[in-house]
Amino acid sequence: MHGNHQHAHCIEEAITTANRICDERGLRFTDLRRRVLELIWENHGSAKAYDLLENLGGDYSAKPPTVYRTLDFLQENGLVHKINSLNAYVGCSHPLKHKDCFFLICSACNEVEECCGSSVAEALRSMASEQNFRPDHTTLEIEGRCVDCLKASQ
Amino acid sequence: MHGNHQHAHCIEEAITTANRICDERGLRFTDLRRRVLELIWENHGSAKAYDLLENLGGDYSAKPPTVYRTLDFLQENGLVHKINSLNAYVGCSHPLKHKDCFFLICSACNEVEECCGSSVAEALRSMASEQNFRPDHTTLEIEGRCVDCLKASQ
DNA sequence: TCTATAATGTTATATTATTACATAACCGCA
DNA sequence: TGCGGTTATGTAATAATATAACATTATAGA
Ligand SMILES: [Zn+2]
Ligand SMILES: [Zn+2]
Ligand SMILES: [Zn+2]
Ligand SMILES: [Zn+2]
Repeated sequence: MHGNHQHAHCIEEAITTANRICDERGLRFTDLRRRVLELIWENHGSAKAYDLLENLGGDYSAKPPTVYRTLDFLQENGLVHKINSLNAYVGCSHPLKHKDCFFLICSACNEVEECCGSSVAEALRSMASEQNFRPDHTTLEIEGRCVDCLKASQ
Repeated sequence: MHGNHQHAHCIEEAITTANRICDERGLRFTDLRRRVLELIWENHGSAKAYDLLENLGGDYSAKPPTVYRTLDFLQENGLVHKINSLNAYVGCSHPLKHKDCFFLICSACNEVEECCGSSVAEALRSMASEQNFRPDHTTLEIEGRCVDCLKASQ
């Protein structure tokens, strides 16, 4: 992300995928929803609801419920995740193969990386089963420094 | 917790430990701080800041900064944790041996159990090192049903 | 076209948290 | 004991985040 990547691709792919998902599920990927998703994807950081609100200029004289409803829709359909420790929202990096995700949040560059599955999920599963706890939803957000920022600070 | 436990013990122990910790560290465990910690420990659920505020009746004509400052102090000293997914606060169940904790939150009875260490922490550590990410702080909050509520619903 | 439903607009308000500055309590020391 | 710096608390205002309730508009089918 830090590096030289063509971020327009990321946005475009996110929008295309969202469009396809909505089509498949008989949902409407409206202008507003597309626009909000684009704004969230403007970079690989997280977006705050009221910043989205501000940036929905032009045709959209948006007010809070507009944005929060749109965020709800996007979250319900796995296109966006809320980062509770930041009160902010990120685009889902792989809305199709979705399972046991967690987030690495760099406090230096503010990028958020969504990670999946693997041994962490397994450890969580077995911990829960030992405790006889039935998990419905897991919030796992790890704040620290990403590899690029660590390198840069050396 | 659900069961027949003498909850007064929990409160008392939490206060005693907090007192000791503050003593050892040259910190002042004031009336206000003690009172807020007691309120947080009134049960094994989580407490909202504005509920604490309301319940600080009597001598305390508390206003938001009073409570938030007190919560900050308690958090900084490991006596209380914030549950980000609930915007609420829980008493730390083991402020002395603190390391890699996470929370099991029952959506039926609202109790929050603080768990520690073990294989989950190990999995997180090795994941982070694979990703070359240096974690500073981890938010791990698992919402679901506790064993007692599962039994009760059968 | 008509109608039911889904989406968005609008106003108001609830909830959560912080800033900035004033006052009071406490502690070490003359 | 009284002084002076530091820490803690009080107070007023406001910022930041989120929802409730109801009105209007757009859409998809019959
Ligand atoms: Zn995702
Ligand atoms: Zn970074
Ligand atoms: Zn703890
Ligand atoms: Zn329970």
